[in-house]
Amino acid sequence: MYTIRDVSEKTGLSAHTLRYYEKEGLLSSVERTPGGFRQYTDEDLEALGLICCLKNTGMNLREIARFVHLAQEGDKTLKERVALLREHRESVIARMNEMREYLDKVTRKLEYYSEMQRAYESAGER
Amino acid sequence: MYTIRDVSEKTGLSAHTLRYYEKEGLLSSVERTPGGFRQYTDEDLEALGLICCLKNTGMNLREIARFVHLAQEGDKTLKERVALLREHRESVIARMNEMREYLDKVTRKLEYYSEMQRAYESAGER
DNA sequence: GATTGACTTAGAGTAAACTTTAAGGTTTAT
DNA sequence: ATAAACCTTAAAGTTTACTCTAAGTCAATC
Repeated sequence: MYTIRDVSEKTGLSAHTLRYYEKEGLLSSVERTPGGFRQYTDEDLEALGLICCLKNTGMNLREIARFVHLAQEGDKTLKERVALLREHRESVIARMNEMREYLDKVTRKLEYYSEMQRAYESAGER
Repeated sequence: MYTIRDVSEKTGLSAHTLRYYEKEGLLSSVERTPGGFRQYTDEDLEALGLICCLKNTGMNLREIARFVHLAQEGDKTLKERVALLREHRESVIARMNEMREYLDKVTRKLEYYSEMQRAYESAGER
């Protein structure tokens, strides 16, 4: 069992953000101590791992919440979850290909600038 | 010479966004007709190409504006611009590597789910 | 020359994802 | 037993990047 602070340190998400995620339905039914403090389990940590993974590949919180809700409904939503993940995967791959192209353009610009800079500096030396 | 509408169509940015970018200093001194309408040149289009490229690789508008301002100051800022682009390039590469790892995780999750789904469906057939 | 449609501005509004605040209850260490 | 640290909630505030609105000006066509 982990406190919100433990989980914050493990995940890199702030305690504020963890509460916010719970409120938004990204994390379901976190246990509480008799005093009302959150007690996270290993399963919660694992769920957070997937949440971060989806978030960091560009899925928005609403979609993540939808995914989590499907998971709660059990095996009958497996097909839908697979479809959702597959679609997300495709969009991430597309995004990465797009970025690769843009990166090439940045690289070319950089080479052009480096060349200009060399010319400028050697002109200054004279 | 292009109208704001032409440029909107060519770049995929809305006319609103083009005006906004200009206001934020991303695009400098767009020419006007006697009546006050914007007239974009080919150089403006090229500058917008670089802006979109930087934006689509995750640079925020403030940094892009800074880059544009440096470019306006001429050759003496070449070194700084090279440094800025180089740093950006590194961060894009890091981002892509990170995404690749997250994508692998999504892929593994997807494979696991697909397997579960197959098992679930074959159980349903019985 | 009047109508229509595109353009102008300043400024308000929006969405997403936090982040902070205020007011108060709980645990732990001294 | 009391202070310090940590937790609770609801709700307001922030940031980024737009997006829309209102009121008016300009250009092209009938």
